[in-house]
Amino acid sequence: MPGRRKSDFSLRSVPVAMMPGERFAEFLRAGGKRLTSQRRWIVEQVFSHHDHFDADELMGHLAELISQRKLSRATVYRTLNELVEAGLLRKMTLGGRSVYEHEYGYPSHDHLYCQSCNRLIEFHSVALERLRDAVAREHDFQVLSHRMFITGYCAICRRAGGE
Amino acid sequence: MPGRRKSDFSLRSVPVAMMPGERFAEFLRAGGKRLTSQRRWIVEQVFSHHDHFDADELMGHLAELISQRKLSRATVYRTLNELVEAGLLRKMTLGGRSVYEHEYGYPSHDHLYCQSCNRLIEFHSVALERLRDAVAREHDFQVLSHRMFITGYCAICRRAGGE
DNA sequence: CTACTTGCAAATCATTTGCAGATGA
DNA sequence: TCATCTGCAAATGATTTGCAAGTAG
Repeated sequence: MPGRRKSDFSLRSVPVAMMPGERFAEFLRAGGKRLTSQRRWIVEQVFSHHDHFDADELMGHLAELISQRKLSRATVYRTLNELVEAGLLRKMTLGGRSVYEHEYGYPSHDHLYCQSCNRLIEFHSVALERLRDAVAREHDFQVLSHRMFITGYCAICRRAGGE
Repeated sequence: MPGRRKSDFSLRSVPVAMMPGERFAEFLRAGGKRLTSQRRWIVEQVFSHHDHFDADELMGHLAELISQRKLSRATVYRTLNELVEAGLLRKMTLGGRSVYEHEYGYPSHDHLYCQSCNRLIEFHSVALERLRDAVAREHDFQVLSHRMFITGYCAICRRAGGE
């Protein structure tokens, strides 16, 4: 049963019917938008590995194309927004800048943020989701999504001493 | 917010040794900073009632002083930062802008955010804190703080139909 | 063809900062 | 006194947008 809706939080891994690139192409087609090489380069880079990144880091990986003037800063920002609209990326704000991560094809999760090394560590907790729903029920609140963010020091930095 | 369980109710107010104003004066003194009338006006306005606000809303309340040029935009921003440093206010980011709320003299809590009316509803859950600590322990992570943010539709907007 | 896209540069927007005059301790 | 403030205006920095030229369908 492919093609799950994005409000499904219950699975450790999410089966997907299409690769991110196809899925994006579909999104564009549906909106009368075009599949350009710029958009293709960006999607390819973004989904080449799973981690958190901001616009600048992404542009760092695309530096070649940018310096050749085949891709511009503006287009990167525009495409990032489209990827979020398309449900392929999730955007969060961390220290003033926007940070993105894969949303499509990955299970939902929350984060531990190490204040020392700035690492984001993912975790998933069914109990947290249950708790969220219980709180929402108590307030007659209809949940669309949630975000749990725990700040502190990660195992590595703790061992590295101090702080 | 009446009508809650005892366990929650007992945490609704936190006894403090000083009023926010005194506490801020203390903070300033300790840092060799001065208690000016501008800082006094801002603290007084900020703690005159408990709610969430951003820099612009605050300046709306201080419009009189600002138009008389006894207080400037820059000073409001500078003082807001000092209040956060002093531990009197907590800052969060919501839709690109900074939103503040009382931290001193107020129990810790998390938020339900209504996407329709933009209201922030506070809640406190001991179970959430326990869960947070359990997750952290599992990752050998030292917790400093956390933030849980649930997005959706509040009771009022749900009743009012649709979006 | 031609409507959607792009690169470029200029524009935003909230927030910050440099400076010279003002002021609290 | 005099180091710390303040208002002002200009500077930031990330992100967005207007526009004329480029290009997918």
